[in-house]
Amino acid sequence: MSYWLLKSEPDVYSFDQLLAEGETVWNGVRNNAARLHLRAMNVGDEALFYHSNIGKEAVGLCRISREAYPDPTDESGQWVAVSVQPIRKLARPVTLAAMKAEPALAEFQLIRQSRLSVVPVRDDEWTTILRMAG
DNA sequence: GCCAACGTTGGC
DNA sequence: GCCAACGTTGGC
Repeated sequence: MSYWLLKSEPDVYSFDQLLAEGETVWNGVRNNAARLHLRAMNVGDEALFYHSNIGKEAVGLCRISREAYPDPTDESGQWVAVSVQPIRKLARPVTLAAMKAEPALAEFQLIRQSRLSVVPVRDDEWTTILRMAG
């Protein structure tokens, strides 16, 4: 099983909306590195739901419920989407500032490459972040 | 194939 | 609102 982090601007789509809906299509990714990550996802993989721009914190956990398929919002057929379901909110959100201050996350790609919207999370990084979330 | 110009993302 | 990082486009 692999771990990931998915970014969303909460005024566009928030974790609360995902909790309310039960499942969503993670579409609109138009970056090649992010596409490779989407393609590498398996059903059952877990992901942190991160609020970018507003909040700048990981707020919840979700699960990949359907592996990569053609993005319904992409007419060219080149881009892919996955489906995700919520698992639970984090007891305490983990802010970007807190992650930057954590030595164990020095190599975390969220920090290293801030523009990437789909980020792989190593096992040890996952453990660290969940511990920070209480 | 190189590189300047430009657009987008996202933190500050 | 600004800027850094990065990706893409297009002229040569």
